[in-house]
Amino acid sequence: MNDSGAKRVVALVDMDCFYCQVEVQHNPSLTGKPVAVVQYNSWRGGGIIAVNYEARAKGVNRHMRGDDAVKACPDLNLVRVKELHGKADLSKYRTASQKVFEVLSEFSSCVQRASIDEAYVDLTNVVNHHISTKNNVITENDLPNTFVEGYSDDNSKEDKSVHLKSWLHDVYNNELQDDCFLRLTIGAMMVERLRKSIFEQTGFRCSAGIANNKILSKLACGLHKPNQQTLLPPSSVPHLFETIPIKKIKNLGGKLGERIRKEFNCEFMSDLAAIPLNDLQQKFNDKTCNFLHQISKGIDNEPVESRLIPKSIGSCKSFPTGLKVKEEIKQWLNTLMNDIVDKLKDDYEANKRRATLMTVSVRYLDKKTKLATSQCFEVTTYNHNKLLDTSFSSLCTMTENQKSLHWKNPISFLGVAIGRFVEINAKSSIDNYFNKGAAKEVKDINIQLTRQENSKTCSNSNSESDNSILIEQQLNSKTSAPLSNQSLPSLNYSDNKNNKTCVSDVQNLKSMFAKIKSSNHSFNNSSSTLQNVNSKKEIKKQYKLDMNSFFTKKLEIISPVKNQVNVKLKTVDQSSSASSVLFESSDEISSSKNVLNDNHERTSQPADSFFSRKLEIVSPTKHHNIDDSRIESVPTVQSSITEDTIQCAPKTLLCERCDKMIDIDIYDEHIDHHVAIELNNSLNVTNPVQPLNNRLLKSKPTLKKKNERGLKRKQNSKVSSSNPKKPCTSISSYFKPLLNP
DNA sequence: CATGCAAGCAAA
DNA sequence: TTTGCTTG
Repeated sequence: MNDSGAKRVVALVDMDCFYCQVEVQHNPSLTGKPVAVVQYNSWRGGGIIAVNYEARAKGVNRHMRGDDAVKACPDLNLVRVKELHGKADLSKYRTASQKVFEVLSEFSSCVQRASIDEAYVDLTNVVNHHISTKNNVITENDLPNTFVEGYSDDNSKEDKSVHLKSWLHDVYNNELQDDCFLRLTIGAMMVERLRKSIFEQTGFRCSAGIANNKILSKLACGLHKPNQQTLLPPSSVPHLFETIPIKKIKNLGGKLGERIRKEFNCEFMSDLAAIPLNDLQQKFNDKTCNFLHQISKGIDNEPVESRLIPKSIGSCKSFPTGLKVKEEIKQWLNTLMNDIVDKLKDDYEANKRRATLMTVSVRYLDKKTKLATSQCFEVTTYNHNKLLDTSFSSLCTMTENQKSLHWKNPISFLGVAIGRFVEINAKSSIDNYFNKGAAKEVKDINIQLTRQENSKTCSNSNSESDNSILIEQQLNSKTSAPLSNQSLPSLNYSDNKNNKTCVSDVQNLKSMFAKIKSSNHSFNNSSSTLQNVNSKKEIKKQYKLDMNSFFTKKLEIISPVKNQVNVKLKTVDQSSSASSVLFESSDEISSSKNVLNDNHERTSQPADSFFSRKLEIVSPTKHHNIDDSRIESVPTVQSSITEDTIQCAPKTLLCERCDKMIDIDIYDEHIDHHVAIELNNSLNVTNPVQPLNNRLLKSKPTLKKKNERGLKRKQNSKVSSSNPKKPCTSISSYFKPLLNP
């Protein structure tokens, strides 16, 4: 579809100073008063993230600090955003926003979330349907809050009425316009209803723009605010563009817009429209030229995607003064991860999907390395500790000064984002999800041992059987058929009725791992990732080979079928199975709690330590209250090689598990010994994530998908939900025992 | 010390 | 895959 034929009807709905509205709704005594929302008010009154119109009238703007705003407007009501995990908690606004989007969805099946308070709505189909089935006579009474750009230049009411009449006259009498005007007008009428409906159902007011495409609707929306809407007919665009600065157009508000302004010495969109295509081509690539040329004429073919939920979920924090101390960095990463896991839980419940990619970003204070660097990883679990573990290792790799207690370059920014979601529906449980992934991967091993705690069924059991155990082991060879639950030789020890695991089965597993323990293969845990990069790679490589051969052998013991093994103890009902396997959280959290509660020395002792004090401020919530003892319980963040050992005794390494100095020549075996014992004790082993760029095996699906993506972009067609699902290709590069000290 | 945080997209 | 840009 393009703009020359049947034109679309696109609306952009923008909530007016949304955070303020939400706050006023929560505290109605603020109604009609100047309100601003701030986050973190400790430094100069905090940063303002929203200002209502009453406060704007008194000179408050978003770039002020809280203190300045109060100076400008002494009766300003500053609302501070609740904090969670030491970060501003915007979940209140997210929830409110979802309600708004639900209302939008009643009007069109094609609604695109553009931000927390903005959405595009493609009304083309609804309008067309209206035209073919309903009365098409629109009067000014149908458009009480509508301005038509080019017709209503003034805000006075009489004038507005006059100009609406003038517009409607054109709608029905200007034959040159085919039905484009009519369709936009019907669209505007629908948006009037839509906005009314939003107000009635949520209590929030919004503004809107109605035009033939996204960029114009967005531009139009800003022309009359708040609580109003603007129709921008294409015929009014050339005149309007004479007064619209280039930087006001979406995508031209930054460097590109500035470059255009300088290169061509032009200020307004009409100037841009006057530049010959040839001249543009001297300066910009084809794609940019095309975009600029089109948009200068008001043409924009970007489709409205049908998507109401975010494609990625992240958490980040800046540190203007810089973080230098390793423990502190670890703490903040922990905090971010808590934040993310919470969001992921909500997302999982709401959207029945799970993320498969995590990106860790860091920026340094020092200006030379101003740019953020990032690494991404395959994600196979939402378990906090495991994600934290991997992200911290990644951070260490990126900084390459992991050996010291103090980072060489203070960190000014930390961020973690999770995305590349895949759907989980009832038929495709997590089990299948893992199976599919394994099926695609050659010679891949995926082992997941998860201790689960089911409070309902376990309340009257002893602690041993409280921990139901779910084990999945998958081993594929090149020739193996795709795995499915049905085809797998599986040992199912579960008792559906009681949902209870026999102790004897646990014993069986223990003995199984006792066998593993007795192997003389080298078990490098991921502390190896904290060694220097080269040796890390070597070790991983070596280890991977070992593991492959090892399991090929050992699995024969477990199952008569070589290639496919699925051992499962305990049946959990599908839904709870999915989420608990994903998060593995209840057990993790409770075990962390136990660490804290059972060790009073530890909990009371660090009261004077910097970190525990900090955490009291940062994370009042109990299950997020992680002091340094919690950090110590995180398995692989810990380096086997401390700064001291490196500097003082390069030929020995400190084994942090027993605090002994171990000769480097026998270090692997020593660790092996610990690992085996811990395996046997904990029965808690996973391989949550692995740096993609370190993967030894490149999976074909990855490459294929890349190409498909490129194609999709070129075709400018729908994405996201229709994307081929990339199965989770879980690769064990290393074996991570989870320590429960 | 000082907008901060969140998210999407596309070039490199 | 990583980085940069853009927006709200």
